[in-house]
Amino acid sequence: MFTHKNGAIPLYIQIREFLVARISKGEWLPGDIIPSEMQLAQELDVSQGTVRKAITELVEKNVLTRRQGRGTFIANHDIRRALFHFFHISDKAGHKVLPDSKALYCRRKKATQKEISKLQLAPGSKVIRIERIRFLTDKPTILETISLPEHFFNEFGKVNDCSLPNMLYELYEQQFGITIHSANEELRAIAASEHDAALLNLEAGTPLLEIERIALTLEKTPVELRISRCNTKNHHYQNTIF
Amino acid sequence: MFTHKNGAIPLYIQIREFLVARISKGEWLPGDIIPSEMQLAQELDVSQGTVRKAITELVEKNVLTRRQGRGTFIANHDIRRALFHFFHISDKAGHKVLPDSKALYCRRKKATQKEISKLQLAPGSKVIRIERIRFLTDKPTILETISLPEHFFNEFGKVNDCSLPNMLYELYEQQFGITIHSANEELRAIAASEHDAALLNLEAGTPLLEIERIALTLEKTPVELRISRCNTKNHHYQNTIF
DNA sequence: GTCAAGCAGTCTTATATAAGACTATATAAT
DNA sequence: ATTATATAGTCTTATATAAGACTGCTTGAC
Repeated sequence: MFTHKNGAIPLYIQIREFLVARISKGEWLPGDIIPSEMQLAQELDVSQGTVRKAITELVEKNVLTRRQGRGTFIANHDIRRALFHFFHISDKAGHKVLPDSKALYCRRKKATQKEISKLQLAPGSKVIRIERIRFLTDKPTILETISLPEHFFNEFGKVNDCSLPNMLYELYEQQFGITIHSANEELRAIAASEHDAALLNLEAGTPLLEIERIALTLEKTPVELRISRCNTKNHHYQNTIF
Repeated sequence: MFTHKNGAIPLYIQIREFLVARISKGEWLPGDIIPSEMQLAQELDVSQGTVRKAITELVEKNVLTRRQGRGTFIANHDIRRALFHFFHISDKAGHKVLPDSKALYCRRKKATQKEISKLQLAPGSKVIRIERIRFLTDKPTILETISLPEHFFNEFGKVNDCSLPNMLYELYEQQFGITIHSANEELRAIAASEHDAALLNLEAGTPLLEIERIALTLEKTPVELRISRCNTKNHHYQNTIF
């Protein structure tokens, strides 16, 4: 089934890709245990160490989670991961505070040119567009505009009527089987519009940190465009470069 | 010399730390080759695969570089790495453009309270403080204020008289033996001061992206505080979350 | 209920083989 | 004679396999 000599693609990479394919096909769901290293090794007719090396790389990418003595599991992107991995706003002490959220708007709309290009949509596609405000220690601090391709999130309006959970990525995962694995962010300083200013309780023109995020699945398909405007008077965007 | 049973610290981690110690002691300089896996294995009386695992983790941290058939080398933090790893400003097309720099100011000064706390200095320490302006495609776009602890960069003023190279991290490495391995950044939106505005050719009050970076050595010692204020009209800060 | 043994999983280490890169030497062409 | 071109040898990292150690859960004896 798998061999090394055929084209010089290392065995462990072939196996890693084989696992990725099975995972993104939805064969296992988040939290599920996958077969043991030994079982996979037998099934694929390679040694346990080779399976191990393939799995290790997926663990490093946060696709899988290992628990010694238990097994290997599809990573569960729970609230903790969402907060620490995808939420980069900290207070002055450097602590991340879980924000509260209030949805202001939630409609199915024709995609704008920007949404079409950023989300790689077909012209004329529709998106679900959400606007919400987020509170940090009870103060309105972040405005978010979120765009979701309709074809990925079809029953959104039906299942869910603007009563959104705080952490959307959990919703995507649990309700739609879409797991966010990575994201690209662009940050800029902009001036608050009248609209922004009113909602954030500021003067128009106040500098805001704008974060434009495109969230991607394991296979790099863009599934969410999120534009956040953030009052950075008492908070900041924290990034660590390794 | 190294054993596994003594306290359950895996062999490969002991060896990794042993290598880190030798590296940060300055036993090898950037670009130098280190002994082969086989030699190290013999010297430390473990197997080649164990040395390999230790080295692998340092390669992943960009401390070492492997070249098949050649050997393993102390990572050379050349201009390319500095640009792609530590410079996050891109143009609208998402391309990183190498900036030009002009130093405006370069003096030895008493450290401010902020410098003392961010750089973990003793009270009353001195810093070398540099201010410079950076041009992206010939337009003044970024203002930087850089603070360096005097005790790490002693002969700075002497060797170098405000005629700074564009990429400072190369200078730190080559002239002072200080290699930047990681950094913490805090980003905020601020309003341009009169001073900023004049230099960047803007109106005072224009929103600027402020980046406050603390650069660290391999051993997490802070060695540079750099505050950048960036006009994000035609550029943005790019971050990828994996 | 408690505790010990067993089992099923990952984790660590060791060994063998493959593949890439340089060097020295031999050989062929000019 | 000189230069270019193979070629073999050796040193390096890269990959694959196997064996034993460790860990956490379960099950059954008491």
